[in-house]
Amino acid sequence: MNLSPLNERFVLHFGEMGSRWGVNRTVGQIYAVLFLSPEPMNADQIVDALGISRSNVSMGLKELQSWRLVKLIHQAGDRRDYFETPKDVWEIFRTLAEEKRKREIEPTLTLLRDALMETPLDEAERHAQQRMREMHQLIELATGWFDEVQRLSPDTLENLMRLGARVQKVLEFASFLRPGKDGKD
Amino acid sequence: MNLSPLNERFVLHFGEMGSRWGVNRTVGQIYAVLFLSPEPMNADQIVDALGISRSNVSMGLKELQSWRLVKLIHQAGDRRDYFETPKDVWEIFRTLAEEKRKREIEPTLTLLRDALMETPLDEAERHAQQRMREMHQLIELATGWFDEVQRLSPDTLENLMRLGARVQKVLEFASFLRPGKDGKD
DNA sequence: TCGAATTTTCAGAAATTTCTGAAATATTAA
DNA sequence: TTAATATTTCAGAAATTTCTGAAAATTCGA
Repeated sequence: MNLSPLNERFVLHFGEMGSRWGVNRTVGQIYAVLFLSPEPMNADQIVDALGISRSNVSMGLKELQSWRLVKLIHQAGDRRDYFETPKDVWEIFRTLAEEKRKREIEPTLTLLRDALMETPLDEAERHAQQRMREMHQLIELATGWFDEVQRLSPDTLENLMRLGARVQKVLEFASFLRPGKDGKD
Repeated sequence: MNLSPLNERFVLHFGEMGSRWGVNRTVGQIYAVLFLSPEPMNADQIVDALGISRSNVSMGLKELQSWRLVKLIHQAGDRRDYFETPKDVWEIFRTLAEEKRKREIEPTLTLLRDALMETPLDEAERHAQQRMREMHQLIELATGWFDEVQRLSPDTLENLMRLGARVQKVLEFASFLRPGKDGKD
């Protein structure tokens, strides 16, 4: 691996984390290298940095593009493909959330909706459906909320997060806004 | 697999999803079976339901316990260990978030903090550190906020989520609460 | 159109992860 | 205690995933 010690540790760590996030080690490493790089990199530069095969890099980049975590760009007067990661970490966070949603949440919601349409055959199925209903409600609520939050501008979003300990206080106002619906505490 | 068609589809789906969440298929399936079951189950019942080996079930249950996603309980007059999943889906969500944090976020923060302590040797390292700093800030902000939200009661939390489209409006009040610090929009 | 440069594909090899059965260990009722 | 019951461990087998090199496909300047 052809990286400074500082970068190497980061890249190795992201390799490990990658596997926990549903991509393989190499894909995590390619992302990490691009994330740290001051300039876009082409595939051969990544091969050189990580010491893996050219074809592996090609497949990894495909995967990262499908996650919209890297962008393909061209340099003037150079036929090769260059890649970079979006600069804004907020944007990255958002993209990741959207993709996770598309790949994990939506299929689960579809499954749950289908299951809830069926007529339970016995007491066990009735109970199973009740559990699925609870899960469905939780996911709908959480993702619906996430949608709303995501619709905010990055500034507003950062703002919201910085509120921190004030959430409680804000909720008091919120309940004031909608008398009779929430306002439990 | 010894399950009603309704339950089988759910269990298979959770097997697939499990692998995307850092546990293997079997672990996901064991969790799903327990989640749907009206009563706690012992290991042999799980073997029967899923058609996998006893030892595999034993290992899977260990893993799920380490995630605090299943609880070990005992039935009066029965030596065998029984398992169940926590009833409240909110609690499950919270537990999962805590464990993910401990296993993924904290190690990453530690790595980033260490890297940021080092003196950059050249321009490339200076840039890499700057990227790491941005990532560090984002994670600190997001998890700090998550901590605050998590401290709320489940009722309040549900409340907060139901606010949905009101977040924008609430923020106006929030900025009013802290004049001069936020209030950008 | 040709051909050099570049990227992608894919079959099989290599590595890793998961799973099993058998043996070891632990628990408890009698 | 002992013996029956229950759980865990773990080495090797099986399955799956990842990786590579070679070949195929694509792109584009001349």
